Order: sequence, then C-alpha cells, then structure tokens
Amino acid sequence: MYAFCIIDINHRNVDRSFTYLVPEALRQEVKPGSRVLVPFGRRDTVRQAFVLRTSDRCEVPDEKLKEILSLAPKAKNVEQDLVSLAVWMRERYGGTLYQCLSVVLPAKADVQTRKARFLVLKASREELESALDAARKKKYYARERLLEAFENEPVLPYQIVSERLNVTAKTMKPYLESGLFEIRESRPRSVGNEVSEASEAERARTRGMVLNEDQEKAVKTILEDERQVQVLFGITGSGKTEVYLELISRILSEGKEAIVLIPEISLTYQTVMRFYARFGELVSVVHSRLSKGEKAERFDMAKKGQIRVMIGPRSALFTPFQHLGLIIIDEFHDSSYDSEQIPKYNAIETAIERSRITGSKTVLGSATPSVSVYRKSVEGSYGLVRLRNRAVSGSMLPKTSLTDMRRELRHGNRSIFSKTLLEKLSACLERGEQAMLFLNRRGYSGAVSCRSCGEALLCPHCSIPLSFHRGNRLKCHICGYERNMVDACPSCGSKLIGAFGAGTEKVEQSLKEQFPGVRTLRMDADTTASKDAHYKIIEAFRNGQADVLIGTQMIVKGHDFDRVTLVGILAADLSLFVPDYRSAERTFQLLVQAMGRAGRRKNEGECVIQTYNPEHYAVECAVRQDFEAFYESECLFRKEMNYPPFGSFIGLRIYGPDPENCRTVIEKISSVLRTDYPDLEILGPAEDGPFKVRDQYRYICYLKSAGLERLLDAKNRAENLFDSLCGSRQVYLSFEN
DNA sequence: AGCACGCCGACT
DNA sequence: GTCGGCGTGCTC
Repeated sequence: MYAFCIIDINHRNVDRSFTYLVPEALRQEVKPGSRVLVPFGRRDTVRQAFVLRTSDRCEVPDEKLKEILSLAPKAKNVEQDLVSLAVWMRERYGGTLYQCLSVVLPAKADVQTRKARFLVLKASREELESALDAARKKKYYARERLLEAFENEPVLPYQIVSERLNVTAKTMKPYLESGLFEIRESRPRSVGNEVSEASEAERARTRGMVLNEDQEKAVKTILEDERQVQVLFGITGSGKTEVYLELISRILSEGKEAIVLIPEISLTYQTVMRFYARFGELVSVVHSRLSKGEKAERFDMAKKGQIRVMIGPRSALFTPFQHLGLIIIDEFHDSSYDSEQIPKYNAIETAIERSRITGSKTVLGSATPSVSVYRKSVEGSYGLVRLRNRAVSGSMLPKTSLTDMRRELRHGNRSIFSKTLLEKLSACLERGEQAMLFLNRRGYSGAVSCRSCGEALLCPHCSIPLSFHRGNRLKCHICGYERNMVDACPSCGSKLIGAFGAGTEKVEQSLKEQFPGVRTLRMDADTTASKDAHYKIIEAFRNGQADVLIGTQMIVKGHDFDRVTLVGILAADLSLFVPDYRSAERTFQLLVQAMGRAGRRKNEGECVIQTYNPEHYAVECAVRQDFEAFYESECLFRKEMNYPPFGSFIGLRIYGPDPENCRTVIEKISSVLRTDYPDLEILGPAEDGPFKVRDQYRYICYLKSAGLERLLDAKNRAENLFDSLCGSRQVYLSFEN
C-alpha cells in the first residue's frame, strides 16, 4: 500500500505529493487526512506529512520509496481543522496544497497585536451634526452614517466605524482631528454609566426583538433538526436576517462561535450595524480591502475568543474559531461564492465541509436557491425551512407585466423601451417616485462589426469582440484594452461599420431624450472603477439625488431603496444564452432579485420585464415568482443532459502563452485519461470559449460521470501527469466546476 | 525549506 | 593549492 503525502513544508518547491510505503502495522490507521511522520531528504530528517490519499498503485519505482515512520502525535486544534479543510480543497478543486493553505490559513506575516481601539463620542448630538455639516462641504460624505452609528451608542469599535465599508482612515481623519471623538485603546467601560446604559438599551431592544410566527418556527426547526445543512428559503423581504440573529444568539449562549458569509456587494454598513447592535463588540468584519495585517489581527482575536461572530464575504469562512457552532451563508446562490483564483473553491461546498469537520451547522439562506442545493433538501439530505411572507406587513411583491419585444418591433417600436415601460416610467416620475432600470450589458452598445464583410472587431489580447463605449471608444470587457473607434473596416476597408445592441450608456442617453430633465445615475463596472464609487452612487440614489438608477446586475443585489416603486428589466434574456448549464438558473435568480427591488416598503411596487423570449420557462416562472415551477422545468433539462445535480462534471483547462504547447499537453492528458478511465464520458479537448484571454490560449476538456469520486480520481491523475509532463514550462492547469 | 553539488575569487 | 561565495537542483 502506498500513501501520497504532502510534506509539512510551506514552500512551492516541495508542494507536490511524495509517495511513501505504508508499513503493515499502520495500514488501518493511515488514511486520507491523517498526519504521519516520514523521513525526508538526503539526511532523512523526520518531518510531518499529510496523507492525501492511499493507493495500491504508484508510478514511482519501489526502490526510491521510503517507509512512513509513524502516525504524528496529533494536536487537535483549529489549525489542524483548517489544514484538513485545505487538504480537502486541494483534493476537490486542484492546485497545490501550498495554494490552498495560503487561502485557508491566516497570513502569519506581520500580525500586529495592537489592542482594539474604540471611538468615543465626546460631543453632543448637535455639535456632531454641525461639525458633520461643515465637513460635508469638503465632500466628506460620511455624515448619515456617522449620525446613525452614534445614535444609540457613543462608543464604537474604531474598525466598525472606519470601515463602513469603503470609508478609509483617510476619510475619517478630519473627523478624528475635529476633537469630537477620542480614541481609546481598550473598551472604556468606566467612561460613564450613560455609555453602558445606552448600549444596554439598544441591546435590549434588539434582544427582545419579536420574531413573527414563521421566523420563530424557522429558528426552532433549524436548531432542533438533526441534519447538518439547513436551507432557509425565504422570499425577498421575509426577514431572514432576524432568523440569523436569533440563531447566532442561541449559538453564542452555548459558548460557540458563528461565521456569517454574505456576498461582497451586500456587505454594507447597515448590514454590519444590525449585527453590531445585537452582539456588540463580539462582532467583527473582514473583507477584501483589509490589509494582510488587519485581517490577521482580526483572525487572531477570533482565535482567542475576543471576537465570536465574524461577518464577511467568502474568505471569512476561514476564521480560526476554536468552537465553531454555525456557518450562515446569506444569498447562497450568489456567484461571488465561487472563487476565480486557484484554488477555485466554492464557498458553499467548502463551508459544508468545514462544518462537517467541526461538527457545526450550516444554514443556507436565499430567496432563489440553486437547483443543486434545493434538490438535496427535496431529497431529504438537507433540511428545508420556509419563510413565505414578507416581514414588513403591508409590503407586497411587485405587480409584474411582461412585454414581448418582438411584438414591439412589429408595431414599429425600435427603441430600447417598450410602450408599457415608457408609460409606467412617466407615471412613476410624475408621482415623484424612483425607478431602477436593469440591463446586463455595460457600455454604449455591443460588438462592432462590418456590414460589408461581416467581420467583428476583436480585442488583440482576447478572442472576443470589442464593445462600443461613449466618446467613440472601444473597450474589451475581459482585459480592459481600449482604443478609438475605427472609421473603416480593418479587414475590407468598408466604411459601413457599426455597433449593435444596447448597453447601460445608451439606456441613460435614450432615457434623457425621452424624459428631458430626468436625473439619472448609472452604476456598472465603468462608473464604479474608483474606490468609493460604488458606495457613493448607492448613497446618492438613496438620498434622492436621482430619479432613475440604471445599472448592470450590481444594482439588483440586496440594496433596499424605500422610494423605488418601478423596476424595469430591459432585456431579460441577455443572460439566458451564455454557454453555461446554469444560465437559466442565473436568469431566473437575476429576474427575481431585480423584481424584489420594487415596493420594499408600503408603496406598491411595479415591475416591467422586456424580453424576446417570453415563453422561456426561466422568464415565465420569474414573472409569477414561482420557484417550484422553475425548479421542475430546470430539473427536466438537467436530467436530460446529465448536468448537476443529476450528474457531475469537471472541466480540465490547460492554458498558456503558447497554443501549441497547450494543445500538446492537453491531448496527452486526455488520451491517457480516455484509456485509464473508460467509464468516464470525456468531451474534447477543444478550444475553450473564449479561446484567448489576456494573451493566454486556453483548451478545455470535460469529464462527466454520475458521481464525483471517479472524477476526482481522474483529476488527481491529470495533475500528476501534468507535473511530469511540464515542470516549469509556461503551461498551466486549472479545473472548472 | 534544507541540503548537496558546483564552479570561480583571495587566503593560509 | 584550498576555503568559501551562494546559483541551481533535488528531495518519495
């Protein structure tokens, strides 16, 4: 028996598996995940190693192999759990263990053991307001936040204040220097009774928060049900957060800790404040803008138990809590839970694995659950809890109308807006209410092509067409390459070249033509490039500085705007035909989320969905907000195609600057896999779409099978082959799910 | 990471 | 002639 081991040395040069013989006496105990001691190197120094997997076959000649010495005396601490998690991630998603470990384990470098700092408000409320008003003239826009923050609690952790989210220490500086605040090194409990009274009052208010019947039942079921994973399926506005808060509170009272994952985009100051109001300084936040040191510091506090609730996107999953009791993933269908970097891990799967290792519970919350997860709860392997009603009484789901743009075209309407949408927009603006227009394409229009020869203008670094933007510019939406618009076709010289389709820029322009004087804000990748832009646009819209917010999918996620009563979805089908088996699911989710933005409060909301595919089940079910019907139709399709959850697949991608090298490598790997894994369905290799991205040529090969296990076996084989085939040549390997 | 092999400058 | 610089490469 052979054991494939990772030596416990954090360095790329030794970050590959080494094969050891398993002595007879250890056969029972040596299994994937166990820690062993092995002789390593010329000197046979004794080192710890992690067993990745065992096998009765190996490609290294026996005479080179050494024997495992013994099991490592295992120190059962959280580090160990996280290492196991990294081992699991490496097995599941590929890459090197070094890469997985660096994602999972907090950066050891520059951990400053600074004391937590607290901001104490010294001034009266009036003084604060007038000082903030003065500062506002200098474009410091933190006013409302600060007022809100210090309303109930004159002492707040500096990190929470300075960090609503995009407001940096620099922005805070003028306030700090104003003398309004004092910074203290530790929580000033002795500052005065009024401090603790105020915070106590606030706590009491939220502690005694009354859950409605549905919420109460949800909490009870989630806590009492045996199953490790619980799906919380609640329509938009049904009050999932209250359920989270109550669950956390129960978990804390058992002496355990909780992690709350939220999509990066909805990590707003309000979200954090709701948790802070309930749990005070036990709550902390991590997010991508923190420096390594800041993040390490917070993780360190979590490890020591000074922090017991961690909120953050994806990476907060790796908070080194010692007594983890609960992982909550809000809006778990969100695509930000898929990492784009190697290891390309999925935070849902990884959270479930972490909670399995630690014996804690995972709660997956969404208004639009993914088909794969929902199926597990239908099957009964996950628990399912529903919130069927909106928590704010009186608020209801928007009245929705579907307009067929093919018909509009037949009636001579060639504009981006249907007649219905124009009428409703006009009425909405007249009432002085706000509207949101959603279009999943940025720029002015789409591809630029020649009407004479049909050639499209491609990005020189990526094999996709350039998009036309305002100011006669062409941009690549993958790599950001930019150039001026051409006046003749580079391939045939014809002057008949033009751009097709409409993007958010064109929507903005057309809207201004239709409604002169309308105040608009546009939010897409182009307007949110600078650091605080995202936040500024949202705030400006919230404060009523615009009538219409136009944007790509980033406007539909989680933001609550009280005064929005109309949502227009300009092209519901744009996301429908992207080559991904989940495109229908994504479209359904996007539509339901977008519709959920209307009528969040007492005003009744309306929604207009424009589409060229009104009969497609994703569109049709979204209009009726009928998740079950969508789920049934989608399952038929997935089953037919053997797509998840009815079958598994892994995409094996080889990429690099030289297409020939890549092709040779992927052909070699796929041919070996074909002979060694005749039971797997192997598609390709073929050029990936797009073939070239940032000057890297990409080939892909799909492995399909009923279960994941054989696929992971083949994946390991592919990695070993890849290592022996190309050491340091510029060819890279990654896996897609 | 460690450690060995290895090929060029100033020292007993 | 040899001690020692750290560049390169290997560790099952």
